[in-house]
Amino acid sequence: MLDINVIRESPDGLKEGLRKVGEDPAVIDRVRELDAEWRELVAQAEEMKAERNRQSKVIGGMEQGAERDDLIARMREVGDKIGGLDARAAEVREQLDDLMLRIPNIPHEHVPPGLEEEDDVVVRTQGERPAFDFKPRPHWELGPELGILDFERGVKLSGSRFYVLMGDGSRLQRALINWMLDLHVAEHGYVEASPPFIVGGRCLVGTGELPKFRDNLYRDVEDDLWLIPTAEAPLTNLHRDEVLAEEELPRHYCAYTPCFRREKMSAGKDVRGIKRGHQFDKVEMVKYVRPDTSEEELQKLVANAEDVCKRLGLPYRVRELCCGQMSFQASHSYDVEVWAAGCEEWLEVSSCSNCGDFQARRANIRYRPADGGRPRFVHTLNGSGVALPRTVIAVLENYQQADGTVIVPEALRSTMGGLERIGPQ
RNA sequence: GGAGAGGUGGCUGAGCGGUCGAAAGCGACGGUUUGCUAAACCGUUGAGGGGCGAGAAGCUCCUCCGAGGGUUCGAAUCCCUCCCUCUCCGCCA
Repeated sequence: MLDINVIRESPDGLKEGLRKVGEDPAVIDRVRELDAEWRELVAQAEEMKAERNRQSKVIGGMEQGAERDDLIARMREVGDKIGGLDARAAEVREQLDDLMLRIPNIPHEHVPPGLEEEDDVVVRTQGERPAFDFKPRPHWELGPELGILDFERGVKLSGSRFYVLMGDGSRLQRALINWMLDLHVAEHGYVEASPPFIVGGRCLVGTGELPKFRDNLYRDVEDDLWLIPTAEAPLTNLHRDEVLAEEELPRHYCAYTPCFRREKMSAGKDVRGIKRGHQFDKVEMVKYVRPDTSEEELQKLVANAEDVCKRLGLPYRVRELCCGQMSFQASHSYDVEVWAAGCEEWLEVSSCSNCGDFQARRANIRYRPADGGRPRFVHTLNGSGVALPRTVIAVLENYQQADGTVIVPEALRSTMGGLERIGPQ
């Protein structure tokens, strides 16, 4: 959420920011109108409340009688008027809040301009693509042949875009999860969490999925709970409505969770294989930091995601997203993409974002400066560390052998009980 | 799911429908004292919002005692609904 004070005082910069991300800057003017209307109503109501409070005290000290009855009657009228003003103010406020919650974050000054994917900047490419003396095959052929990936039965159980990992395929994914968590905890300084996979709507408003992207979410209507589309939701809401001490910052969390997405908006995209399912596993990293450190922390976050790829021996590249490609809540983002030799694509396995105070405002996450003073909003960051199915794809496709078996990357072997090769199940 | 108890400021914990944004204690912060610590004493110490204002100064007003409604001139205090916590019972991985 943007700062209403900035909208009031210097809206032009924000409009320019919205233009950069391809959003209509007119919303700012609409917000200003509603805000002015709201303030007017509040001012009127408060004036009358002050009067009522004063007179109520007078009434308390009065003798019974006509004069007192008179004053009470007058205050009853004032009360009715206040009721009307409050109701109108609440209405306007609701519109204002809803509008505010639908305005995306403003890009950080360093973000490359542009709206299209081509405008992203590839900042580095690391690792060698594997060499093959045969034509490497995509995972949607390798997996079923090895008996570690079952599309038909996934569809039978839950419909399209669901699949079942079997045997060593399942084990590979589980090993990746454990190994990544251990890496982030032992080497990168994160605290591991196991949060709920279903959360209240407030959480999703906090991170930015609601109200704008509700169509992409699964929801339990009975209890009004939502399946998380990413662990960013529970992890970023851990400290919602809290005031942290400055000494407690930065706080770094990581968690493994499944993620649930209806993918209504990306129907038809990435349909082959397990690139884009309605449910996928992910290890996520989330940081709460002091505002002046968030850009620096973003670089470290990206480095943590890269480290996963490096240690797995997967060639990857880092792209700095242009203004128009960043997600709703981000002010500065980098994607990490691994090369998958079979489908011959760069697959996004991580998206690391500095959200600035955008989520902190929504979720009311603050810290108290060490020198005292008023609580201030923290900055939040999140990044995949990393997404599982696409990492599984890259491992299968890049480590495949001519005979259709798959070599297990060395980093994972101890986690997989010493297994060196995935063969037919 | 059933029965009971309860939700008040960073914490503990008082609070007759008006003088309560809220006693008291603890903690924290500042100061006095002190060779250093400790103790003692004094003081300060919630959040959000509106208006005036160049102003994270100052002044002023409004709101907030789990959430939302209601009664009333006036609600932390009365009524209703919901949520949560604790204890007991039931059920269960």
